[in-house]
Amino acid sequence: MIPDDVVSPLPSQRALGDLVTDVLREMITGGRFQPGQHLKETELADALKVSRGPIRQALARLEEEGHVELRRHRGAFVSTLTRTDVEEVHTLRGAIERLAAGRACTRMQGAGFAEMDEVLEQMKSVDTKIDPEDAVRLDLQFHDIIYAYCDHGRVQRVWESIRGQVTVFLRARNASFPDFLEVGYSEHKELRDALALGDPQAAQDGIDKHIVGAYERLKRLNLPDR
Amino acid sequence: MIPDDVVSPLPSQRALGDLVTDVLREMITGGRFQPGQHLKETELADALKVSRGPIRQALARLEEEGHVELRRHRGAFVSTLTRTDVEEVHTLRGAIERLAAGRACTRMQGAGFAEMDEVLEQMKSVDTKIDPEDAVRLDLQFHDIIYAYCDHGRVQRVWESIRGQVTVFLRARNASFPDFLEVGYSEHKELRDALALGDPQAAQDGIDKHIVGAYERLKRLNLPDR
DNA sequence: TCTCTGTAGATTGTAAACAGTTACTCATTG
DNA sequence: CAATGAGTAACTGTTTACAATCTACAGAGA
Repeated sequence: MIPDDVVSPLPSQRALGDLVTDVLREMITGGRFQPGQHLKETELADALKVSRGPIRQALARLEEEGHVELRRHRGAFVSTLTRTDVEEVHTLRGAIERLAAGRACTRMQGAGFAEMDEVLEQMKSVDTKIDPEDAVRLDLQFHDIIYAYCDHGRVQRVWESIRGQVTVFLRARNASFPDFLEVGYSEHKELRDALALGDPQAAQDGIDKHIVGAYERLKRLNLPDR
Repeated sequence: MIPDDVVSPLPSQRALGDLVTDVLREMITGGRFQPGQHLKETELADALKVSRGPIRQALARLEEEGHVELRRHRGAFVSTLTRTDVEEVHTLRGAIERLAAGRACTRMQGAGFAEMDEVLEQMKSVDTKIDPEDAVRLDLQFHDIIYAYCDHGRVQRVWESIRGQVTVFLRARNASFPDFLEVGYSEHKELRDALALGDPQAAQDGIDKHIVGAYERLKRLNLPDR
């Protein structure tokens, strides 16, 4: 048996459509495309040097994630961020993360909390020297741990389907309200301590409080209604 | 301006892939395929008289709904129903239906409750002359109303993604425990009354109770662990 | 018995072509 | 001047065919 450490991890061999999905998602969430922009299959295929097949697969998935809108015989249009989207994403996230936390708090054991503490440690340092992109990354990383340990494939998938939009929201928030960086650490530390009680009810209450707080800040963003 | 009531609703022109998705889902949930059966793209394409394109689109969607498992370079296999699936579907359903009910109870107004009462009336009659398939249909119809009135596109989509599996579970339950038919009406009536209070908290409690009850019955099914 | 190798079968990815639709332009009509 | 309608261009939806890649299985060899 050859240990995992020495095998070449290169031939990842994911489906081409999955790679295209990731690339396009990053381009959209990273602001490389304008909201409302018309993405044409042939253009994308030419640009990414693949055929239309994987492109269509990627666009279908991005539509499920809410990043593009697919209009029949018209093509894909980059979604515009609305107040309704923020509300939907956050209420849905609250619902599933509540479930995830209730399960995770009894499954994380030592390993999970160690991972969390590592992230928290980095958050503390971000609080001093501010890099918005790092803050977004750490925030997501913290919550990824909860979903990873909740041991629930379907919840994990729902999270993955809204994770990209959550990223967009966090970035937008950082751009408008840089003051949040100061509360990043303390709020997550509080949530971690709630989880550490190992009581599902306490974990769920912790999530409710955490998500509501995040939503309240986001609501102050100036967004179109729909 | 012509009112919506008189325009012909026909030319909807759904994409072929969507139609194929519905056909295959019905064939799987209806038991036309054996669990674990290998579904080959070319066979399906020949059988349904369409090309592989729409077939692939459909299989990708059915995988998200948990009806088939896609193994790279191996193809699609009909999912086997496990105890884990039952647990995941029901806990996820509980989480999102809780949210849906909290929103729906203040939005259903008269129209929504009228729809519910119509379904409840039919449930009452089913309780006397028993037809399992009708019971499944009415049960889903009742909950569809909650999701329709919660006015939340993303929750609606998550529901649609597990609705098929819930259907499978309900059918399996009916086959094993025909006695449930007696509680169908009363449990849903109770839930309806909780929603009618117009208080989100009461609605959520009603859902918790309802889903837990449904799950407890399902757990008695004899299923493989994974 | 175990390992290796080869082959057949299946899927994935690519490419090209056609059909169907949509939106747009612009002349025509009232 | 607004509304209508034909005509057109562009794009997507679908089909077909082919090349590349991978998996599983069976059989040869140690």
